[in-house]
Amino acid sequence: MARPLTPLLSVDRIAKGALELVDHSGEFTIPALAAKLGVRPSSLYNHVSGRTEIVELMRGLASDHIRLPHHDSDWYATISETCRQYRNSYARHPRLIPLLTAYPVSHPATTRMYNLLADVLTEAGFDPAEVLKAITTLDSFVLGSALDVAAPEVVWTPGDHAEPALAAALATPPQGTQQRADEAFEYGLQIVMNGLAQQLAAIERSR
Amino acid sequence: MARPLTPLLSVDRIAKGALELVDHSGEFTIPALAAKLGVRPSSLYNHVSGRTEIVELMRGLASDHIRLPHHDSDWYATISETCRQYRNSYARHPRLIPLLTAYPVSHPATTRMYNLLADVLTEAGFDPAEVLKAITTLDSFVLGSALDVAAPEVVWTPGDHAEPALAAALATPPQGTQQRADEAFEYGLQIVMNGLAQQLAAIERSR
DNA sequence: CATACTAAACGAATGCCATTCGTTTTACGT
DNA sequence: ACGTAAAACGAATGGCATTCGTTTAGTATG
Repeated sequence: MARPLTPLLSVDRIAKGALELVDHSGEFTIPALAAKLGVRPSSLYNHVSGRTEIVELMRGLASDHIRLPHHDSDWYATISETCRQYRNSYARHPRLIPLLTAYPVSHPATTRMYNLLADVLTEAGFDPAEVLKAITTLDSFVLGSALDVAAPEVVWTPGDHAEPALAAALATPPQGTQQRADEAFEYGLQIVMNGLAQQLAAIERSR
Repeated sequence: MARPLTPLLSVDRIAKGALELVDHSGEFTIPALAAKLGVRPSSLYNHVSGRTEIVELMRGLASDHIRLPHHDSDWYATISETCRQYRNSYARHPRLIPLLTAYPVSHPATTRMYNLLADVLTEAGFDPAEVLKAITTLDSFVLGSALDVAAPEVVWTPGDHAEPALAAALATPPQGTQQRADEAFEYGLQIVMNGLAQQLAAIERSR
């Protein structure tokens, strides 16, 4: 087979096909992606440099859904919503997450988010020295929450040697993994935000 | 070569060798591990079932350092210390973390920890329905913090398009990755714990 | 309009990895 | 003393990512 009249592949088709593949099957191999696209593995290399680039393309697709809120005066709401957007962009593709945690990267979307968080936190009254740690706190929680969707650290079913307290906690109405994770995230976000608000109050009191 | 007088390998030697390999190089392949142990790849299979089991063995080694605190009356201190222990057991082996996030698992050490957290939170006054979400919050933050050691989501150096606020935050005294992550974790832990304390106060107020 | 160049598919080949199997020799239990 | 299991090895299998040379079809240049 030679060059077709209309190209079978494009960077965009590769990225979207890869993301669909990961979403549906969780696996991500070049042969599997090529098969899904109706093409031979080597053909992909005419459009992308390799597996790593495809992962980055998927990261970009996931980030595309992020709609950063406007930087208004309500720091609590702005930061909450930023975290929510960020976390949900990953939660939409749970099986992608393990691929993204494999190595560090600074994607434009995350840079934008960090700038927003830094602005809002500074304006809210946090000391510059604290802003970095506050951002890291939020980031850790968000990333951990994303992982919780993909791979709940504990299998949330009673069994093994669950003691009374844990057993009671597990006796809450059964739900889907996604919903459980969603609710836990909203709960935790409120906890973290309230902790930050308290910290801010302490800062203001000491001035 | 045949069976040697004294075995060259053992499950323990394999586990420790693998962890050293990961700690030093970040890579984890059977050939590399075999070379490090002075043995041929196929020999490993006389002691372990495969790569996956070795990863689980490393998880076990990392968990070994966890010293859960006594369940005393100070829920704040008990939970803080539990999180600290858990996070540090991973932070000691940053390059191991990506391997562990690849798939879910319930290790005895985590089960023990969840039981402790459930007991302490319940006794402190959280509703059973909330305990699960509170644990998930802590777990997400801890896991995210561990990942922050391995792969800081943002490369913490000014550049790109850092706006003033972010640039100012980054102008804090330069430190090693590890120390920066350690301090951020302690800061974040306090934020989260204070958030939980506030939540608990709200619960008690509503009774 | 012819010609050269590039794009985009393919197949074959390379090298790495995880794993399996059969073989060998040695240690250990009966 | 003897049989069985343990523990090393080497060879072989199959999967993967990637590279390269080949073919043909578009595209730009003169």
